[in-house]
Amino acid sequence: MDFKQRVFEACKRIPKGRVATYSAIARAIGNPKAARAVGNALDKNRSSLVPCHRVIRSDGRAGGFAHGTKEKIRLLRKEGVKIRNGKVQGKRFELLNP
DNA sequence: GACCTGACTCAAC
DNA sequence: AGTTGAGCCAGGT
Repeated sequence: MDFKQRVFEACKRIPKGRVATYSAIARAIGNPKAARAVGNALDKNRSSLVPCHRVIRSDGRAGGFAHGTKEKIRLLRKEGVKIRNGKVQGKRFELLNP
């Protein structure tokens, strides 16, 4: 399984209404320092088959997104995630190791 | 294999 | 509180 594949798998198991940080994803796939690579992997996927909009930065910001952070935030709010001033207020979902 | 890029993170100023 | 620099990683050139 490729690195990005693992990243996608991790993203897919984020429940609706929950968000995970890039670090959490990286940690879940076994590379705690690979947050950057995680973002890179999602970048290739972009508007594809995984809920990439549920992946956020460690500081609560949305980070980059194809349709802009605003749109991403809107989607998250629609799913029940509390967001304030462009930052996620609710608790973030912690992924577990595979 | 080296170099550059990028949806990242942390610590220091 | 916003900016800067250094660290890490996968992918593409």
